[in-house]
Amino acid sequence: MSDTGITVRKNEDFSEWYTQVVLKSGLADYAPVKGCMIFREHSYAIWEKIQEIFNKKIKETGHRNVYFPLFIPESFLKKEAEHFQGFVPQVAWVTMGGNSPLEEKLAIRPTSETIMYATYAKWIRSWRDLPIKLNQWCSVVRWETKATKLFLRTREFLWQEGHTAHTTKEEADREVMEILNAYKDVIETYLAIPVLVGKKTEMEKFAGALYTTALEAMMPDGKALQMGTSHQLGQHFSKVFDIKFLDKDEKEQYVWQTSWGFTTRVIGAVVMVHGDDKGLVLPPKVAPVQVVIVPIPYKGAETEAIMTKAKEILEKLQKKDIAVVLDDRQEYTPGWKFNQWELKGVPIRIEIGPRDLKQKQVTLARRDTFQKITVKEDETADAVTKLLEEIQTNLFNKAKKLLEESTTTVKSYDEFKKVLEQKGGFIRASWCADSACEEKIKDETGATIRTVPFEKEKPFSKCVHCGKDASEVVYFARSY
RNA sequence: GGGGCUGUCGGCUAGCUUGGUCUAGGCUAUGAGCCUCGGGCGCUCGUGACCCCGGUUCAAAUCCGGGCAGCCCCA
Repeated sequence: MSDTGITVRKNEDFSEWYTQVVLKSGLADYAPVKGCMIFREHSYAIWEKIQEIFNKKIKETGHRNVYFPLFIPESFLKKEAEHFQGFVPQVAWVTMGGNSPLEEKLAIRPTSETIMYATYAKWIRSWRDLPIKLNQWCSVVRWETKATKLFLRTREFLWQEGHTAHTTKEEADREVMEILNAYKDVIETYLAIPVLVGKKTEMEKFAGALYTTALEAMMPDGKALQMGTSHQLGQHFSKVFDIKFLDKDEKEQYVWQTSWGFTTRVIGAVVMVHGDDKGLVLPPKVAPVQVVIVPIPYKGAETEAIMTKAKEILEKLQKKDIAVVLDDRQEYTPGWKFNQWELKGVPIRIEIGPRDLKQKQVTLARRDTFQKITVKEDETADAVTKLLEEIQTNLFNKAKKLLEESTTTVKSYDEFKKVLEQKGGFIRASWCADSACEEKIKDETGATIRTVPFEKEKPFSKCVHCGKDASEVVYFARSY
């Protein structure tokens, strides 16, 4: 066993395991700049898959992609007080241009609400100009001081941010939900990670929003990870940026806005949720390589026959739009290749050796269970298609089980603390809806309210912290 | 926000306490060749490092200061 592989177990040293998988599978690397990372080919290819999926969805519902500048004048950022307050501790500033100081310093965007909305004000005159539904794929910078964690906490990361403007609150509400549902589908159907959906509390909402909705996933170490947010901004920004329109009754009104985003963090979630002691395990629907063919060559003539067979299978699968690679490198032994492709998380490996050749079959090995099966050569394509679906489903079900098993209902604060210490995960509890109570819990335990489910449940105890009457059932957790 | 630790060939490490033997050993990787290879096969010959800047000293991988970067713990 060489150092090329993962040297720790996922359930023994999770943190080290994560770092090794990310580095050794070729997803990412540290950059020479503190807090920054390099998205290598493997992770960028996954990101491109995600982009493809999400672009298709939002374009179908009338959104369009744009690109706004990286720099935001300080005065813009300051306009919405709560927004500015929320972001200013993490903003990186440009103060010099060449050798001369700038008259007004420029923020490197931590998010683009302000610069986009200043422009929306210019573009919107009448109800006929609405809705505006734009999205951009870009990077943003938030000057983190805490330790870097690849994909999860870096100063610069990639994301998409959508920004819409509507004539009514109801329309904006619908937009918020439409996007939230699109996110849920991308994350559950494609990334195979089940999520809890709901609203954020006042304390946890986006700085400047009326309310925030979000998706929360559970990692195997018991910490929650936010997978995306969709905000109803109300008229907070339209009032300060003066985004007005004349409605059908010729009355001047402020627009209702939404913004929403998800980041490359979701790739970190895929690593943590699905990975195992051998490395990455990628859901077939976002795997840049879905199938790898490894020929098992022997002597002279037979080797050639095997290679011919491998190429035939390659073409067959390509015709079915399966992302397939033939690993015909002669410098490496089959065993070495098995390990390398497993490290990279490829869902299916096809082995073709003398035995297979003789019996007109191929051997399929699945990444999620390590199970090997043989299928008739001419049934390969169908078998692969079916197996890819099975793997996708299996990964989701396993993750779903993890989510369910790591959710605990508690009725007292003692129980709350005990569960948090010993098990982690989501803690379902009744709460009085008072922010002061929420804050105390955070100070005392480090846990925050991750989500207030849309479907209100009846409180089943007094408030878990203060003992007063509870009004909501919410999910707490420590989070990334 | 507070505390602790670390940095040596591409990767992992030995050496550091007590400065000189250390232009430095091992594993792995990597290049060339041999090897017919169903789970990181083996053999031969090569390649390759003391994070950066400064200080102490006759002498620094080793001691001191700063920088850069990373890790862990607590809140």
